[in-house]
Amino acid sequence: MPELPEVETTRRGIAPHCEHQVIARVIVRDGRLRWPVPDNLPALIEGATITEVDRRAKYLLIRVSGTAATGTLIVHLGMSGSLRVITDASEPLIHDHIELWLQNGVRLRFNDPRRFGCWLWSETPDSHRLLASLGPEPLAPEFNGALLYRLSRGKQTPVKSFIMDNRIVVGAGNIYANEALFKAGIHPRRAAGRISLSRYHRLAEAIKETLSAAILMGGTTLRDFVNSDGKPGYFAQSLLVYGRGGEPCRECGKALKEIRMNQRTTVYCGHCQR
DNA sequence: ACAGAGACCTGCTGGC
DNA sequence: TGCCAGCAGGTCTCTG
Repeated sequence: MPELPEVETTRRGIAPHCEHQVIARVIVRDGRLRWPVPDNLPALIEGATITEVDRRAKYLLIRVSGTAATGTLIVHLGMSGSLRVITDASEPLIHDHIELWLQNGVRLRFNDPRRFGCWLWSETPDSHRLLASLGPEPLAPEFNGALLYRLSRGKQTPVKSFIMDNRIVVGAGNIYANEALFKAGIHPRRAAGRISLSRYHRLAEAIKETLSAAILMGGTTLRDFVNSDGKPGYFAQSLLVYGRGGEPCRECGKALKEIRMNQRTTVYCGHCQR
């Protein structure tokens, strides 16, 4: 379930429990994630202090400062990962791959059935290959319609692929790309280079609105999630098109269409989106 | 340089 | 009831 709002919700949930805490113990039960978890990770960060939990795109950046090393844990939740705060001593379950035990008794527990996530270590994260060429954050002022317009000139690629490209803007995952295109009234297959500036203004606003609304709703489930367990479904009720193929468009009532683009389910209204 | 497909994994659902 | 194909919120990497 990790799209950008989920990752931000996770960041806000774990930060107060981890920041300024000493890492007492690191347990890697299964380090076979998207890339292998570094073997020396426990040696590097045990005894060190977590100074801050940041986010860039869908990466959580856990800043660590210690005598052995000072650097950043680059954590991605992949398709199925979750990071939870455990305050009791409950036994780990299947797919609980990594745990950080903090000196305040809290355990940070990483679960990821599909193992598409990652835990990497970098002392120079700004220039790390995963982070170096990312586009702007969608909620930052520098992301706007003018930017989309400028970067899209001459591009034949469908606008949905264009806004899901992390070099253009980060955080527009499949769900939110579908939602934002519907809100902006733009057909997902339209060539990115053939969309006007004013329509890109609408699209940029739609991306910002959709993501910030979801972050707000994620915030409401923060408590559940901290106490473990945390399964939302919270934003699902307000989805306009995603998961609603064949059902009536909330604007015009015509049946929503469902197609595959780049192996991803794409839902749109053939009447409202041009 | 670009666009699209393949790859990485496990778990769940729906159709036969 | 049981089995299997197909699909799932991501994104790097390869191919043409």
